[in-house]
Amino acid sequence: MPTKVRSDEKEKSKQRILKSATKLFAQKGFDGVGIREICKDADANICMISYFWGSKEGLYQGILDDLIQRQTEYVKTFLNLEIEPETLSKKEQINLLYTVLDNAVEMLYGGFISSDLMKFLLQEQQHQRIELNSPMLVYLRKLISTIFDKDVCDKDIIFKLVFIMSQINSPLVLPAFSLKQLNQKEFSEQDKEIIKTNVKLYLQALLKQEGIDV
Amino acid sequence: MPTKVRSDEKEKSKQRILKSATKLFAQKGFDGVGIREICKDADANICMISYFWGSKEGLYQGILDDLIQRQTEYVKTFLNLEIEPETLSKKEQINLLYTVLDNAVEMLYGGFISSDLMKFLLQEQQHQRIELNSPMLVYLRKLISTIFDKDVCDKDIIFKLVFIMSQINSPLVLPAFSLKQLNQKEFSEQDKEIIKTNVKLYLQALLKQEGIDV
DNA sequence: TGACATAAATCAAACGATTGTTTTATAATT
DNA sequence: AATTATAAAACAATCGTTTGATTTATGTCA
Repeated sequence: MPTKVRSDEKEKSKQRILKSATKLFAQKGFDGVGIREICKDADANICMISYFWGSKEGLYQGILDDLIQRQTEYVKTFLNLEIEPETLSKKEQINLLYTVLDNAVEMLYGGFISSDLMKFLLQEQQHQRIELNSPMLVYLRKLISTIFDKDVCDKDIIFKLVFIMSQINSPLVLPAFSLKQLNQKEFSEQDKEIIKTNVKLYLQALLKQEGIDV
Repeated sequence: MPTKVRSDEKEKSKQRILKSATKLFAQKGFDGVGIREICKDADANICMISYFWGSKEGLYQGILDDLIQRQTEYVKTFLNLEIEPETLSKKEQINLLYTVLDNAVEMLYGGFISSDLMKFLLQEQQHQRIELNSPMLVYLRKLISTIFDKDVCDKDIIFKLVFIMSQINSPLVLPAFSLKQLNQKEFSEQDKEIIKTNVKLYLQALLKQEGIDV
């Protein structure tokens, strides 16, 4: 049976490794960091990765699992994705869309999911090692297709989803254009508001173009 | 003195390696591909990389040099970045902005620069191994700051630049949301038009918000 | 309570495989 | 014959992983 004090220490060092790994993976990519560097940063022995997760690939999965859990938790707390968009009025649908997107910004920039974690995830998605089909994204797609009265697989809907999500992700994905240029280490409350306002501006333009009242 | 026939063969195999390397770097990242894999794909011996570029890092620079050259060439042919935005009327400034952005789309999706190359570049920029300060981007920033009558280092200008560029890049950077979902291998003429139209829609919304006439 | 046994957590060292690079030898063109 | 392009093999360094030994906290029995 595991002891109490040592078990706490174990958990702490496990979290330290997760944190260091996420940071370094985000900075240099999965293949760009060795486990020695990770463990040095986390002040742990290299064997701990095998001990905890079996392998470096396992650590990778561990990080992903952590993200999925956090996101699920966030959605459960702040959103209700059970609502069928079709049962709402157009105005309600649009307000719901604003709410979901506001929450997406909050999730990414509000500290609920670390920037490192999100950067890592978007990177990995680009390498097609993983597929990003989070419940929130799936719901967004359905919601947008309902509002614009088109099929979810319609080219227009997919592009709209890409354009909208890119506006939310881009300050995170293109740090050379944003954080670095802004001479900041992280995003502020003010930055969050800029992103939220911008998404709304873009959405309103979209709606107006399609002749949908707001 | 170098012979003629063999020299041609040499150049061909050099180009084959560049092409394979670009493709694989874009797919798996710089550290995710070994030179053996690259040379196998390019049907060349591994020593050729040292022979041509000195090292794997040198090959990387070779690819970057290739990009810079292509972009410079494109800009020279299709754009005139010598025009001082301040000397133009507001309407001319805005039309110029549309032209530059249309050309950016054309450059990225029109085959002038391969998608692989651009994906690789955006990736590397994220890893902060390189800085993306192309003449076109620098000019865009100046143009936007002139139109919105703000300093180029203003937070608003930087965010606007990020939001605009992300709309152009995003279908390339988030393939899981676009190409794959569209069941396409590459982007069509129609896709280009969608992207161009979308950028214009967004810009018009931006201008209207700031009370600038169009 | 104090000595011992047990199991878990951590360490340093070494493993074979793979990395980028270099060397040496061969083939081909002028 | 001379030079250049290609091939195969070997190089040291680093990779992720495993091993065996050591430290540490807890439970048990005298």
